[in-house]
Amino acid sequence: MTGATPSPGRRRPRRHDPGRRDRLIDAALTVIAERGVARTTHREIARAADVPLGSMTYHFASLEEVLAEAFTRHADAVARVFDERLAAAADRDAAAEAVIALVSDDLLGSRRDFVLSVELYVAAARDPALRAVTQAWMARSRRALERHFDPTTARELDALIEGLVLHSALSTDPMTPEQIRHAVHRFLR
Amino acid sequence: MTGATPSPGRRRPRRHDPGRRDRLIDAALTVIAERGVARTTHREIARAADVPLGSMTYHFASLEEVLAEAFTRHADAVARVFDERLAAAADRDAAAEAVIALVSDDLLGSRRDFVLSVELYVAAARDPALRAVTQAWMARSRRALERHFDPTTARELDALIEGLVLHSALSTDPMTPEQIRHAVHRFLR
DNA sequence: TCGGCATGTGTACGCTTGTACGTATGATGC
DNA sequence: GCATCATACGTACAAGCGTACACATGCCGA
Repeated sequence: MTGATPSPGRRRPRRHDPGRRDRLIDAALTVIAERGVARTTHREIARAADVPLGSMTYHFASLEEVLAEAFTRHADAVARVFDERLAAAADRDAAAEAVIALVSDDLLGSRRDFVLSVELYVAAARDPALRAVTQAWMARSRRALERHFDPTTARELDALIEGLVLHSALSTDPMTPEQIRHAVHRFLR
Repeated sequence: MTGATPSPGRRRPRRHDPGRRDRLIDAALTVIAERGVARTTHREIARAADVPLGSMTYHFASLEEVLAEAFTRHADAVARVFDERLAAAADRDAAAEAVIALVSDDLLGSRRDFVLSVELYVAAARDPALRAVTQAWMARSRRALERHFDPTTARELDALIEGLVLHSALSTDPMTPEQIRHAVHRFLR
């Protein structure tokens, strides 16, 4: 109907491309981290993945679908690291150190992950599907903590971690690993 | 140049309107809370304030300026409540109770304030001007806590509060005031 | 009283957006 | 070989955007 004029202009070399959908989701995460959900568009994602615009509507029914899949992937990736680090801890003391390392290295170390997380919280506050993603993520973190701490402690510690990361990331002077350690040990003492 | 055709259509009754700028900023906060920064537009704000579109460009140089002023106002309002409640506390125990009440009533009680805060964090992660607003707000909260607690405790407690509010607000089962009290007292014990 | 000018209003413009869709292509089963 | 069809591509379109700006209005100082 609206059709297309064949146009002999520049041809793209890439045709067969399995896994393109996956790369588009990763590209979406990159765009969200760099420009924010507000400025994340089909065109921007396509550009980041070096793929034509038409590819977006072929692989995803809507922009919302792309965002949902991207945030799900982000939450899974962060939760997996959390799981692994805590699973490797032999006892409660080691678990406390794992938490400290997690906050210092992974959470505070990656601006990208921090931005993606906060973007997810905002989106989750408004979209029930994304709220479910966030809740599943938090539940998984708590379960990981419950390997070493009782449920109440796990929940409170999880919240403390969140607050430490958030305040530190937005602060003029970020917390040092020693300050993180102090706060965690004070809470667990 | 682009001009306007006079058009005798519907006239608005409202002309002289001091304080309109203020109302626009409040309307902006309402729109941000309801639809998110991503969907906050000149037209949407104007509609919320029942004011013509042209009024936006008269009072503000750009949409960014509106957002910055709106977030500044939000942060000030929340910080003021924080200040007042803590200033009214006579001793350390009363201060702890004030914190618990703050979290339970004000922070967890108002979905609007929660959403606005998270939206600000996202915006602050990308815009230096808004980061300054956020940092001033956090500094003020900390100073309020330092009326009753040493600086390290104040900083850590501030982070704990943030984490409790965030996790609770996004959770399927929000924390009860008793659970908040438990967490705060555990930390301050 | 009255004129100047700050304030308020309506609309046009250029641009970007999400999405739809006709066409091209090449991997795969026969 | 070759027909089929999932996949890939390019482009059109309506809607909505931020912003600019010509014109209207009425407050206030002289």
